[in-house]
Amino acid sequence: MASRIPSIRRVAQRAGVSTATVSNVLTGSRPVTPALAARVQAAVSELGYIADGGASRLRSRRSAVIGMLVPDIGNPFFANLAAAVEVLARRDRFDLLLASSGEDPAEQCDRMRALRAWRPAGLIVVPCDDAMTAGQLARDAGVPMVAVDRVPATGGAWAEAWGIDVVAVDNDLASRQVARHLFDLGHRRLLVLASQLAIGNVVERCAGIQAEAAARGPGVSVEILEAGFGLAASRAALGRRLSAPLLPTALFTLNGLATLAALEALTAQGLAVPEDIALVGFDDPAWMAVVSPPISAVRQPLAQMADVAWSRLRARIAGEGGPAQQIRLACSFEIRASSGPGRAMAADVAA
Amino acid sequence: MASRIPSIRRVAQRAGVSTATVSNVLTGSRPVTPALAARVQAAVSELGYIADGGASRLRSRRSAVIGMLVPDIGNPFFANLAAAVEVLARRDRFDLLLASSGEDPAEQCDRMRALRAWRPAGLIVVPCDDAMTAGQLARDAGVPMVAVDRVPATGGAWAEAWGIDVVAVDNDLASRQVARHLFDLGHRRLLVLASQLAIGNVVERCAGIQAEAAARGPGVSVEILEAGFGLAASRAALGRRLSAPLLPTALFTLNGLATLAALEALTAQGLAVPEDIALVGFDDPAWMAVVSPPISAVRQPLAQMADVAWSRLRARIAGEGGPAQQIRLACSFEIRASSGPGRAMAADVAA
DNA sequence: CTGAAAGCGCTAACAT
DNA sequence: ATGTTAGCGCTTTCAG
Repeated sequence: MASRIPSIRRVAQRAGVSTATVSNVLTGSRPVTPALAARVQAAVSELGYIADGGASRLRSRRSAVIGMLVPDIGNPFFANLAAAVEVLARRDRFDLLLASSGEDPAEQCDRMRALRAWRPAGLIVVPCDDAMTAGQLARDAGVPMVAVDRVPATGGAWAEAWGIDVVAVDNDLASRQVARHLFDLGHRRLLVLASQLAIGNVVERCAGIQAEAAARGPGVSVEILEAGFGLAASRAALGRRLSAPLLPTALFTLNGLATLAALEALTAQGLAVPEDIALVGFDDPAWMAVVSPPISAVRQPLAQMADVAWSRLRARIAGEGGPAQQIRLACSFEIRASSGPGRAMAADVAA
Repeated sequence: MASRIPSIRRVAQRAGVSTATVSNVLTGSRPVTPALAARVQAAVSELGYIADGGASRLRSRRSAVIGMLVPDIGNPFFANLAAAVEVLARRDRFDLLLASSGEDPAEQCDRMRALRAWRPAGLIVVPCDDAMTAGQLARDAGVPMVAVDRVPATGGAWAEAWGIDVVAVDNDLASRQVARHLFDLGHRRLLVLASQLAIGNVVERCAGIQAEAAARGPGVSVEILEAGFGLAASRAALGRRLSAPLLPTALFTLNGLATLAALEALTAQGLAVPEDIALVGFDDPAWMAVVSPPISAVRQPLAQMADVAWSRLRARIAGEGGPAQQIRLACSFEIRASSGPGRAMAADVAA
């Protein structure tokens, strides 16, 4: 069967002009007499013609698509980041091709290949781990890339070595602020629920907490629980820890899913927030502010992250890049009712 | 500058074979001598060659991309639906091109055009309204399409008129079940918080509630509040209603965002759940089960929806479609602590 | 089993 | 200002 999708040739025939004229009317790359342009427009809308973006890119050598790779599109943080980037990209006439790696380095490579097969003008990537640096990234030379949120533990190496811009929050500072808040409230035993220490920003968050603890001297203790990804895994790990003796008086969950898992585990153990244990989360989805008790949380500047990432990428696409930068944005700390002095702590002070 | 991205020609030169042979090795469309195949593979990995998907599609007339359009990728329901579809599509070697319309019909048309410019093998669309039917959809002939979740109020017309498969939940039944539950608990004044009555499934949900109310006779009342999209709008509308006399004893929010808004508004008014007012939500994001009180909710069979939608689309792409179907899936109703008899209700019975 | 050559839909040179 | 032609990277005839 002949394809039902009209080509530029059919439009040209119907309008009685050449394909070049049709192209010129549609892209505006060269002036066309109003009368002809009108005939072309008429033919276009009669046929419902939409130019083939792939063919267009092939010939013009200009790509109008941005590839974006995130660890998990089901995670509200990444979903909202993608949504924000999409709006910005569309504004500049770029489509967004979105893929998720499922927090799996192997999948990440696979998706990266799939993304690159589309010859995007640029890439925005939230790496799922640091392993990405080695084989995969080096090959991406030729396509501008911005890494967001997850920063490799190797620090600014990416920016320097491969000319990749990095946009992230100041994890160290934000976490330190949370630790300070909790210690100031009188908490002495802080439990940190982390996903995986292989992730750069998790390391940074832990470092910030440890630094504050160190500044407080031997009176305070920090315990880090590495629970992996997934709700069930986090809940189980935390449940085990909360069944053991010497309960912490405060809990700091290092991502949105961990906070959810913590709420489940705490309820299961019959522990009240903040009376038995104070809770602070990194990431601040909307529901945290409306539940009881409202949960104290570190809010990442999502819109700003998207904005900066897109600005950098667009500049690089335009060839104006300059040297690669590592940009750090500040988080805000929303203090709510879930972090309070608590009763367990008072007893602790007496002991 | 010569493009840094290697073409099939460079691979062929390096391996000392023709481009046709490289293609045959990579796609497996025709057998190649092992020795040559090995040389090709070596050249491919040395150059980091990834075939240009656009050029490939252009020549082969086979597309390996699926377009998906949702109202709002920031909404966890759609994000998870997209994530589920992506996994299924990848399994069958299709990439997913995702776009969101921002609940705006004009944007929806725009995104639809952008999607079609990619010449996708098929489309999965969650329409943001019924207006889509008229101009936009009719033109999509030639590309298989499955509509998900939002069903036009015109009923099965889509399936019949344009050969578009429709996958949705049984909104009427699920809502009726919720209404029955609340009336059985003794509630007599039910307030329903809806986004927009222009949306088919909202109409269906309301109809289910009304049907159950009608079956109960004049003793029960149902009041429908149309608040539009967005957290702020819903919260404001509900806040106004809750400031007026004759408070409802039960509230049924028709989507996840509305539930969030309800929690905010109820807290602001100092109303306790479920003592002052019972709450049930349509949609069941993870957090609803772990907050206090846990919120009763209608859970949509997300994985199954993705599964059925993909199966239908894949069948159509393969040309095995058969007549278009309208498939309805059953929801489950998770009864939790937020829906109880309450104290306001007891007073009401006495009156 | 492999290579040469044509052509997918489009746009950029080159003509007019 | 418009038409003609060539060719983007790839796959698919068609020869051999």
